[in-house]
Amino acid sequence: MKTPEELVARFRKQGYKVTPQRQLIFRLLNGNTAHPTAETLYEVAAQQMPGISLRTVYQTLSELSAMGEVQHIDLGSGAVRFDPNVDDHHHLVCSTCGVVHDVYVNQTPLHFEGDVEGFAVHSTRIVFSGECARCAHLSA
Amino acid sequence: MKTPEELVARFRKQGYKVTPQRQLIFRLLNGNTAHPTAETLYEVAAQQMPGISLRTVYQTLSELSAMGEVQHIDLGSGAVRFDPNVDDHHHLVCSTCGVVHDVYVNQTPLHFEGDVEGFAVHSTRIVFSGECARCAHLSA
DNA sequence: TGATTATCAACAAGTCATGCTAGCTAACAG
DNA sequence: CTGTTAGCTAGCATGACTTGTTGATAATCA
Repeated sequence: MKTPEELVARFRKQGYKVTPQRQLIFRLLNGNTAHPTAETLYEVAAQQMPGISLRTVYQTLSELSAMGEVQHIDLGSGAVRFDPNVDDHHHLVCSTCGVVHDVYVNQTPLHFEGDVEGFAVHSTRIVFSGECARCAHLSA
Repeated sequence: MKTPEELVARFRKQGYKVTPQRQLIFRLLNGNTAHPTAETLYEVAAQQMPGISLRTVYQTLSELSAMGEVQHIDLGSGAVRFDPNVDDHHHLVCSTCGVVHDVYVNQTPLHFEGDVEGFAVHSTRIVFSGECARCAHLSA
């Protein structure tokens, strides 16, 4: 994701207004590795800006996602998560605590076998599930 | 997935009753490569057994899923899909028509890099997205 | 300043999935 | 064959997540 300053410029250029709410969300996402949901991002935002609405958070996230500045990740765990890391990367999810980490896989493109002729692959998403070190330690 | 006959035996052994509704669902899933949602499976079932309820379809699919006879697949496209193929396989999804194919990847386990120490990977899910031959042909 | 757009609040809707009730029916054990 | 039990259906409700709408207010930016 671009820096908050770059996003401000980009929003202005596209005719979007640069409001304090949007700027707050830019800052909260910048360097954020927590893969927040709209809801959790809203909770943090509301602490810094009481009165901000969940609707606005959803709205701004949609805009950022449409602009390709954040990645939309659906891990099948209910809510969609947002990732400011838009590199070509994949995810590691702890089944116990739900924490999500970004990981990089070098073996791509992957080869596969199956009854599929002429399919043009545009993207590959890989999700590794398991137990993180912290959870393994706590349950031991 | 086991054959309908084997499932009947398994259900009986577990104290579940073998009803015509359940047997119908067993048959509809047997060898099914369409990755149906509960809803689409219900539609087909209702043609053969008018009066069957969507609730019963969901219920039976949950039972089969809990018994490990079908795989629960969430492609982030709304509804959960069910796959009677319980081998270690992955999915190829056409972004245009939504068709899902089973594929096998030989390069597993995959290696990844990232800021993750001591994570124990239990499973890997890979989803390839792109355009199937039919859609490529239609749009050309 | 003035036009446009964003925001907020409140409410609604939609999708997917599941829970609950009540009454009827059917499966299975003995 | 019969009683017990489980499953089925219909209908209604709930819950999570997300988006749409409306109308009033406020802020942005040219």
